[in-house]
Amino acid sequence: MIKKYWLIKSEPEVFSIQDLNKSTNKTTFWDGVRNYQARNFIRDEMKKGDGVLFYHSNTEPNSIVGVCEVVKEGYPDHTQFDSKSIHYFPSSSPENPVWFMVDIKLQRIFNTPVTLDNIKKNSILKKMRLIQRGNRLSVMPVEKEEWDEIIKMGS
DNA sequence: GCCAACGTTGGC
DNA sequence: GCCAACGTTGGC
Repeated sequence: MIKKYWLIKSEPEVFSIQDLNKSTNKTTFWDGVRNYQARNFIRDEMKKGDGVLFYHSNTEPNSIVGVCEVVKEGYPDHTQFDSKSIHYFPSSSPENPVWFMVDIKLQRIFNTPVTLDNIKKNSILKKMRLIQRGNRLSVMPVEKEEWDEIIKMGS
């Protein structure tokens, strides 16, 4: 099984890497993804042991702030069944769930966050989906070369 | 706070 | 099944 690489976005106001660092076992379930393309990655392709870059969006500066690992593979996101949750999705049911999540565990926080600016300036990274025009995916695949480069920049 | 880009919804 | 309207994302 070849290890795959991913990038997930979070607004630090909502859930930051520091929040993850404070979570039990530095692990959390990644709930609230409500986009079908992202759902398919989560449900079908993210595997235990895969690497995950943690990106802070809508902040200053936007940057990749650390590295996580998938510790539990796709399973139904329980918040879709909760009528009190902002992620409630009434047409879904436990028998036939629409939305999925994985569990991720923090591995390390970068000494040097890799800023969006620096990503855009790096020719190795110019094909990253993160910087493609109009990109709004909150979960996306990352190529191995890109992963290696970002780890280098972040350490 | 603005607004471009894009996904989703719903009327027809 | 088309497409206009609408809501959301996310950089700036």
